[in-house]
Amino acid sequence: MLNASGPVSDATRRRIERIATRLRYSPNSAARSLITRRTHTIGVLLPDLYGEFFSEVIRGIDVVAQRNGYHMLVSSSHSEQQALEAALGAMRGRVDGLIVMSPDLDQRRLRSSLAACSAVVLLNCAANAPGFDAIKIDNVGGASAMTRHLLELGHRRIGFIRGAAGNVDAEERRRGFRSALRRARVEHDATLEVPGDFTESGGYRAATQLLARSPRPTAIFAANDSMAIGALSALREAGVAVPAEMVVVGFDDIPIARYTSPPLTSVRVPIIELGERATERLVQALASDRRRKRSCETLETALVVRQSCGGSAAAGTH
Amino acid sequence: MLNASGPVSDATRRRIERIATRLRYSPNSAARSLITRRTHTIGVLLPDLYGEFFSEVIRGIDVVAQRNGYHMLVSSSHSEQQALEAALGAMRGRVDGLIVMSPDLDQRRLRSSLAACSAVVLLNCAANAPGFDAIKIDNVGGASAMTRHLLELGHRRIGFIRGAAGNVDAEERRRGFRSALRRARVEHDATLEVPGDFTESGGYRAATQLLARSPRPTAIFAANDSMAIGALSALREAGVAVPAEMVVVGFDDIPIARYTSPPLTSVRVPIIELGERATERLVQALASDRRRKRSCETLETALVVRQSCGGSAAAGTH
DNA sequence: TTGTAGGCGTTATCAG
DNA sequence: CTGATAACGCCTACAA
Repeated sequence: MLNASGPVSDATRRRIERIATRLRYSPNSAARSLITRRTHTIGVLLPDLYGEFFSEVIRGIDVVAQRNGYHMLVSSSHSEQQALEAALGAMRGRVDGLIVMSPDLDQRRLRSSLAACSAVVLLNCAANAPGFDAIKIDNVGGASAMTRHLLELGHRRIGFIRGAAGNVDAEERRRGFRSALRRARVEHDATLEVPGDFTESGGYRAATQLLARSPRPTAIFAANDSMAIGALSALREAGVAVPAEMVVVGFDDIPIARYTSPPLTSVRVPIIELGERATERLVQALASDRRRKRSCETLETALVVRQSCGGSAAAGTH
Repeated sequence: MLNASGPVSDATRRRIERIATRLRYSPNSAARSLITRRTHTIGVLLPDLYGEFFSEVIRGIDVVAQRNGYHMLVSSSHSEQQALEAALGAMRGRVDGLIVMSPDLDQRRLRSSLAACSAVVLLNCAANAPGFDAIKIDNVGGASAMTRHLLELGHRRIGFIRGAAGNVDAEERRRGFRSALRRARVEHDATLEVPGDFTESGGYRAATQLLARSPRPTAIFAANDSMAIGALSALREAGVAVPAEMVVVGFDDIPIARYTSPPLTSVRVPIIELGERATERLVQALASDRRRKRSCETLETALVVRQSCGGSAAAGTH
């Protein structure tokens, strides 16, 4: 009976509260959630936990969750459906709602896995269909803008390091890249597209492959910053000057991007905001017990021109 | 009655389980933990969530927790005692045990905050006193080894970028640095020690300060890799070649360290193992209901020589 | 304003 | 081995 309800005299309340703190009393959350059917906990399901991207997302979630009195139950390594469903099952009953980031699952699998869940916010997922709240980032727009920037700088042979196979973000970024080339009527050399996996080592390997092409590309566009950093490292070892001899750009604008040598031109993604918005939406959904209509929100991306692309060409504003 | 206890015929069990999954039945964890007094959840309290270091720690915890059937309740931003206690209170009853990383609190505060908690594993904390299980890393040894390496490469004017004020790791690393200088009978110029905060921007600012010194230091030792990366960036902007004109080294050996330009010489800290060991210890403590004796474990560090220090001098093995 | 009964979903215990 | 029942700690509601 330590909630604010019930008309209690101010003095008694104060007295009770004092005694409570003295006795180190705190209500048993299990008993409480047994009857209220609320755990005040948000489940966070991530495909992975490696790299600055995910930690920034978590940071965003943590801030808003704490502000709203929610706890954060985190679980990762769910790029496969089986793992996701296992985690989903394990969280059932322990959380009031879920934030699911599962860019590796296709829409059908995702929907079947999430069928039983009530309050869910999808982060960068394939299932943008109605029925789920979702937040995504404008991958296509960002990748197009970056590609246009490279084209305006005069590059025609652009190497592209793809993201993980089957990953939605990877797919959309590639689409943005290709569509910008097409629209500029630049012939697309398919051999300049090499596979990657969103890690530094993957970017390193991919860049090494691109260096072996003849003629070499004059620019490398990596589908995320981690791979761009790996690519920078490969070029450095190969003695290829950036941006003088070859240009390198990335995607995400993770915090270290501005500290690489040279500082990395990238597509800014509001990573923290991604986590924050997802949490706000979820908390809001949890507060209004009526079924609201679900919607998909897309966060804008923006070109961030630094030195690794060689030119700060006014192009950025186009 | 869906636990393994009680002798039930194999066939019936199978039948029940089939029906259970068909009905999407899953036991209510709140009710269960109300009676068993177990939540199967581990609380993780971190001072912050920024940077690769913490995300790697979480990754280690997540892996072992999942393997042992535990969930992970994460909460960050607890560098101050008040915040820590608030989080501690909020987690009471929701977790079976805690992993607390609180390098910014002194031993007294920490002990008073944690007095009520039963199962706790301390990570890089000041309280190495008996009464708590603890895991730390050999900061002093690592910083000494790095300093000796620089000395053997001939450096006498070594700039040191300190970690956050009041932080245990920061303090120990500085101690290792100083003791190595002292033992080598190298006069320590106190003005070459500049404050930092473990962030890239802090390292950038600190390096800028060091560049203004006259005569300049010939080497910069940053108390962590993030600051070393910031320093590399500052030197690059100032047109100072690394390692030719000035040497830069860090501490932690975070994953990107090998991908900086030039690759960063650092002190390898088994970050993931830190999280893993902490979780193993906690799970073990939770399993044995008897009070075992608490102990403090120290993980070894190792010098990792890359190009940012100029020489791979056999010194590394001393 | 204060006190008391009932029930949340599970496990544990104890007769049958 | 099976089946009924108490108990976990809290909240809600209703009675005093």
